[in-house]
Amino acid sequence: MVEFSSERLARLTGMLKRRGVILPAFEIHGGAAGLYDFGPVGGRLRNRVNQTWINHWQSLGNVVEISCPTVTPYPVLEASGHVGEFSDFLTECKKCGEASRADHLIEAIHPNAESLSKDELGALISENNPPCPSCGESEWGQIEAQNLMFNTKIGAGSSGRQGFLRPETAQGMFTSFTSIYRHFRERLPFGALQTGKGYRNEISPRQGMIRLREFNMAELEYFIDPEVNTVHDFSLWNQEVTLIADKEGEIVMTLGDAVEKGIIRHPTVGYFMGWTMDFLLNVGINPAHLRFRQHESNEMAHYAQDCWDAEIRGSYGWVECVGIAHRGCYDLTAHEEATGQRLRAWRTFSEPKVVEINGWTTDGAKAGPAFRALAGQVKSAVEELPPETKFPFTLSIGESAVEILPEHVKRVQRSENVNGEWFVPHVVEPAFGIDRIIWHLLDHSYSEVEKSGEDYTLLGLPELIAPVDVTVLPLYEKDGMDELALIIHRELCGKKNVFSVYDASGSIGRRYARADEIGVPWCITVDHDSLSDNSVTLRSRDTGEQTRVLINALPF
RNA sequence: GCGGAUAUGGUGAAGUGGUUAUCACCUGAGGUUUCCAACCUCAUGUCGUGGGUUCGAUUCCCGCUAUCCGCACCA
Repeated sequence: MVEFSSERLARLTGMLKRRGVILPAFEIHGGAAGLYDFGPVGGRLRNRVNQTWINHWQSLGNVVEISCPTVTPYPVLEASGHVGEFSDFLTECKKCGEASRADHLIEAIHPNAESLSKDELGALISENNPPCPSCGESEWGQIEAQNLMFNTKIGAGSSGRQGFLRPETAQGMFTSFTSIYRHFRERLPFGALQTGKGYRNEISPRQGMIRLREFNMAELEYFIDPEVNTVHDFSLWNQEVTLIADKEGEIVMTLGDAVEKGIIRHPTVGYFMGWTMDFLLNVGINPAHLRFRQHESNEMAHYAQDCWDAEIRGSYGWVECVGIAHRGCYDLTAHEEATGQRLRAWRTFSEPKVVEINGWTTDGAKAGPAFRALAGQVKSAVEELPPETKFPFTLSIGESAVEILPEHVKRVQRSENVNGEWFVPHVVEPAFGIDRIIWHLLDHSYSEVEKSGEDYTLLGLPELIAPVDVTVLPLYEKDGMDELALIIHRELCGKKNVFSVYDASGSIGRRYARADEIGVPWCITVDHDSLSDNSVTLRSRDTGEQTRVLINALPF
């Protein structure tokens, strides 16, 4: 079992920097907090984890990949709620200068302080004078809004529109909903995913790759009909999982049981938790350091109905790396309301519904001239009247009373067949922080052992995501061994999905050690015999075992 | 954002108000070596950044940036 410690963490980050996996960005200019580079080894690692994620979710069979801009106009994020929700309202204690979040100060006074506006917060604070958590005094300054999104301007000068760098990729899936809906021939359920950069202007980035200002996200928006009882196959996951449920606390059970008992409130959320677990284990997360935690109702993001985080334990403790949120109809409704565009799916009833329409409406030709500006309101009011209403009838509309005469109205009585209805699909969203996952799989894969009395480090990465698949090593760089090794190396590099590294410097043992340190699963060694019999040594990283293989029978 | 500490080759460390800043590992070249960080020779590469004090600053002072630790915050 890995023991996480700050000393091990220092050695691990040192190795990652030295070997070009992850490094602080722009370091020659002094660096920038919360920004990291993936180096010559990390670049491919990131790409492979990313691609593995895409492949994994596309294997659901009804999921497409899209790619949307990171630069996003203001109204999009206003509609989504980010402009409001991503602002923290801060106020400073006049005595000690400590900045506190205004909503936290009045948490005890107001049950839902987070939802309050700046003015409401200000009023409550001056009424109640909450004490400063740091010095105990109760004198507060102005409340300032601090937005966690990066501002930008789309277009130059005064004609530029305000925009933001996106704080999540999800909004692109919602704003493209109709196109995706058409792609799937207007049949639910379906999903759209994208991977890409997201940006949050963190007040204080900490803990290396854990909190970044620019980060790799991978999100799936899966659209479902809330009235269909989806049946998922939970027999895929027989193993018990650690769950920290909102009410029950820490429990250990299978995902299927948790869904059945209603602890996981929607089966698709549970199913995606399983799918998420498969992905995490495939890329090298240690299941002993994985758990799912349900958000308490009061910590749920503004859009969510139920939310489970996959948390991974590593050198920084338990860290949320995936959020699986049931967002309900929140997002599509929000964009619908902001734009007036229909973002809905059509649900055909199993049998057409016969709707009896029995009541009154206005006769436009008479009622229009009679009521003028009020005609519209009169019409709606009349249509609400029961069929037995007698006219003349006095309606009160706003302040005024209006007399409706028989000539103003028409009787309506008919039956209509309704074949279906438009509804706003619900969304289940698995959202992954790719950088956090990469950090943890490195953290879990990194092991320090002793080999012949020396410290030896090894990265036990799964072959699926190893940044280098194989290194080719001439035993000595002479007698043609180097030429043969180069030929093999180039041929391997030309193969689909294979990346080989040629390494000829240092003793063979040193080169094996170098390969192990960055988790290369296989080494091919060209020796004197190779020159005559076309065979090479294939060495496994994990077992150290060597087998003799013909060059044209190499498993790559 | 606040408080404290820190910043020396790629990595980890030592050191100094005085002119060629030290060591180990790493890296590169050559030699040696018939498969797990061996050895020999040689070589490359450093005082975060801007300003101040000073005849002279890597060293002292100040600002900035970054890192670490606490507070706060957090998907």
